[in-house]
Amino acid sequence: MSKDTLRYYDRIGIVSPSREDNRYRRYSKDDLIDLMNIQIMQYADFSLDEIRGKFGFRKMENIDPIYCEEVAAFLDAKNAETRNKIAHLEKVSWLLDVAAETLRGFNNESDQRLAEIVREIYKDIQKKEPGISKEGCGEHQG
Amino acid sequence: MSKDTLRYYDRIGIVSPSREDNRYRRYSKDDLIDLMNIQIMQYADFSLDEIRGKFGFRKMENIDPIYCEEVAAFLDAKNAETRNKIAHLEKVSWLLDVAAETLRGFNNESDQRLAEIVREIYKDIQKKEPGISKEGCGEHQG
DNA sequence: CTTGACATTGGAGTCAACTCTCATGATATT
DNA sequence: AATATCATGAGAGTTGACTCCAATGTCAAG
Repeated sequence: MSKDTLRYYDRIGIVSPSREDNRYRRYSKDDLIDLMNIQIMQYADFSLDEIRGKFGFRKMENIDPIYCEEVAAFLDAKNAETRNKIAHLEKVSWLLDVAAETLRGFNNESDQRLAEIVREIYKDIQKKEPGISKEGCGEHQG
Repeated sequence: MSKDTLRYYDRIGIVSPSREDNRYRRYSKDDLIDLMNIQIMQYADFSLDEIRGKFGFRKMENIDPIYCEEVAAFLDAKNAETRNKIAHLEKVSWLLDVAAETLRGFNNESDQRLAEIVREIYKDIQKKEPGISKEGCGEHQG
């Protein structure tokens, strides 16, 4: 993580290390654990807002079963979302496969299949128009 | 698509319809086909830049086999990328599953598995950001 | 002729998660 | 002491794909 990122996290109150006498930041072991957890959460496509809002990972030691269930439900919701994205991307992969095939050797069969996929995808697109959900597809960095 | 989107596409030169005498935009059938193709491409996670750069879908009628192969190779690359994303998301789904399970009933077994997944994901993160030790932490192309 | 509903333009704002700049202050090395 | 390398905060810039705005132009209906 870059120093700019660390300063940014401090500024927005995600990881706020203690300061030495000279006001330099000093990251404790717990801070480092927080930072590692943040990396994992980001890998799992949580936004910094979600991370800040829903999780006090260090505080996980006081195991309040009600809070645990709340978080677990949140993870379940994220998981459902994740599976939707996977389904979406599998369609994309299928589309790209057939599109490339169609481009290479022109045979009617792949042409047909391409048209079919496009129709199917169009249905998906229409479905999504009412509820504006963003299609980030989980690139975390890079 | 909203009118703002259409104006935006016109401005950045992605779909530039002809104008009537009063300067109102008039979208031809071909323009509409372009717009539909753009929706498909966006579904497939192409950026507007890629769409503008690599594709002249209307021009697909003159079938230059060399150009076709070039585009097909591009699609293949995108497909590889897509499959990587799927693999990534499948790990995420796995993580979320076990994390929720661990949160719900505390048994050592799921606890162990969670730790294992986290280790595995950490390896992934390291792989993708190979400059974590001292310098050049800020390098990131995208 | 007025009213209202469209269209036009350039330009500014939005979002997330950084990333960079700048002037200044602290520490380390020679 | 001089120099080089760090740290600091405030604030502006970046990216992509829109989205909103004000001022103005065009057109059909009453």
